[in-house]
Amino acid sequence: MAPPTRRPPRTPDLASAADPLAAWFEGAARDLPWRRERSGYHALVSELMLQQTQVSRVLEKFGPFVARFPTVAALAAAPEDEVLAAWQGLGYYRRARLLHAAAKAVVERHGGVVPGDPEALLALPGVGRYTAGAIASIAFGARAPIVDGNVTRVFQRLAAREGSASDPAIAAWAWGEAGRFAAAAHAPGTSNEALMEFGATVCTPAAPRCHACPLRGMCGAAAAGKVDAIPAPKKRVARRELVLVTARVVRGDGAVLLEQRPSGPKGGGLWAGLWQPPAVESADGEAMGEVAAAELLGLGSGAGGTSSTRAAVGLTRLEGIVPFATTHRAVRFVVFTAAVRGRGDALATNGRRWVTPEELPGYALSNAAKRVLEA
DNA sequence: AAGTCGGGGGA
DNA sequence: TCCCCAGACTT
Repeated sequence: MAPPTRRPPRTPDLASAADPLAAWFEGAARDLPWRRERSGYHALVSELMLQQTQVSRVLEKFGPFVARFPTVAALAAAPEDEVLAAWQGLGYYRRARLLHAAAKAVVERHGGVVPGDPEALLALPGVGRYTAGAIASIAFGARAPIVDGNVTRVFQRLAAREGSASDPAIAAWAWGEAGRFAAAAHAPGTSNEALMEFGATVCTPAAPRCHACPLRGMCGAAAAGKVDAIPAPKKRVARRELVLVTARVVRGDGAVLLEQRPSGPKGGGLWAGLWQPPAVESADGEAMGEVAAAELLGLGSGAGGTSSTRAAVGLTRLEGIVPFATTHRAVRFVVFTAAVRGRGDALATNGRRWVTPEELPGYALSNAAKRVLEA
């Protein structure tokens, strides 16, 4: 029998890309703030910020954050409010609490020095398998594997392995490959970082720059013409709708009334612990009149209000609808406004506070709440 | 294993 | 409009 004219596709040796990628990285690395000082602390902060967050978004937040909290000890000693305020706009605010808790743990367990081994790092709040490997390898040169969205995508394409990146079998395979990749690297930290940089700037999710790819010769997806089909898109979940009746209550001196969203011990829900104009969830907020809205919000201009609040709050009127989308939510803020004469002390109850424009930067507001205030 | 948690940029 | 992003944690 004649031998097959064509052998079955063989998985390329992904580990062989470790040193070429590191060499490519030397000339292609972006100048990022957290690459200037390779300390464990800077690695910890940047990696927490970069979880599910693009570099461009972290770029403007990292510098001010480490300037405000220059050391692990400074961060650990800071009030949580200030940490949240410094995290403002980054999203996934639980990470800010976890980073704060991690700093405290580093002070308690490690004398304020971020540990360099993956085991100790993994024990820190907010530090999972990826982040532990990233800090250990990039900041300390440890031979630890990492797998993030970039790594999975690059590996899948090089190996022409179809499927979704969220498939547990794909993830397990990627971790195995990442282990061999780190084991083969001359400088594991550099190769790991190069691998992510490569995924972020060349082997991008959409419209990858295959023409400029240093690994094109070993790419199975390119050979098979399947670059655009690998990895398979993640199945999407429907966004739940949320209607928040909101009141922008402004005092004569420009102060606005704010309240703090609840934050449970396990992180809480949407925008947990952040401040916002008084808001209440409602199924039919858009159809709601001024009186009903004020009553629902406890602003008391309706028949249910106390005499003191009735006197304090002026006429409330519907300002408009502010839409806001997150990954899992489609939020519509139904915004009412009210001008308040006098000090409005009667409204500053139940945790609500008057916040002047000068004080506002010290309060952590979601970008959604900011948008409502500016509407 | 699935759900939750922000927000914006790019196709 | 839909997709993704230097994921971790809870149930």
